[in-house]
Amino acid sequence: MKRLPQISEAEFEVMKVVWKLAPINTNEITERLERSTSWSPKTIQTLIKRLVNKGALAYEKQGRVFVYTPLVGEREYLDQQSSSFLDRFYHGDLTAMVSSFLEEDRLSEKELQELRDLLSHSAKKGGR
Amino acid sequence: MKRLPQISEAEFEVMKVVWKLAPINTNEITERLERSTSWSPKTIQTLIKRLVNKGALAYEKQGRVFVYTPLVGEREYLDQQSSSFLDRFYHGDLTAMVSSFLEEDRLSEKELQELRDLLSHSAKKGGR
DNA sequence: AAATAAATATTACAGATGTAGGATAAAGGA
DNA sequence: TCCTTTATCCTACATCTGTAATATTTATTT
Repeated sequence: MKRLPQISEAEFEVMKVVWKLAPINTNEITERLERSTSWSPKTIQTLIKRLVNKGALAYEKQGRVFVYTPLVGEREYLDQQSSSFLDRFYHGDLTAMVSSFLEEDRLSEKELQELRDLLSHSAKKGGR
Repeated sequence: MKRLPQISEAEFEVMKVVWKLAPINTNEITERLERSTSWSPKTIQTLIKRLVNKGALAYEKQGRVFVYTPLVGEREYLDQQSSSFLDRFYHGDLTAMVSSFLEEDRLSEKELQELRDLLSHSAKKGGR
């Protein structure tokens, strides 16, 4: 399994846009992020550049414009972050995390039920 | 709810020692961390100092020595980190995280069973 | 009280991150 | 072809982190 690049929090916002809309160019990314953040286009440009340097994004020139695609999969990244979070705070044990949430009454009855359903339906493989 | 100070990864290692052993002095913290890390005592001292500056630790002089206690609760910190992780990656939804783990077959049959038990036993309050 | 030993405090420095501004290159229009 | 526009590249700078080294203070032992 390849080593994923280190993606900062601000950079992650850029990645989310690219994951959703790739192939996408600088202006489109900028436009999107200006809606959801208060960053200047310059800042966004810097973040994109850093992601390219880090190997998280690839680009292709189209005339004067650069069009980006992700080199790091969203799923892959999410999984890696989840593992690292669980390792750091719950000895890598998801059950411990859920248990902790239960103890603290941080789950509504509705969520509890959702979880139960989820787990019972996953009897064992069998997809569809 | 008060704002918790920002605690870095290395600082977190120090916090874990203090949470477990407080009240505890510099030498004891250092001794502990030298077992589990490869940091020099100077480095550990710096981390402790920063935690004091950030308001994560309090100290009391005992002769020439400082004895530390946490100002941030372990539980409190863990909860805050969990929330912030879930918000960032799963729209704040623990169920979504569990669901994601299921889809990716990241849970053993044993873990699945543990989770089911956990959830069924938590019928509603009742602790004892 | 002076010297010594042991703690704490101050300083250092590189890399990552947030947050841009200014410089440059290249595409398109006059 | 030359100028203008606009996209990309380089530079900047403060703060946070990792990782210490050096300096200063203070307790303890002669």
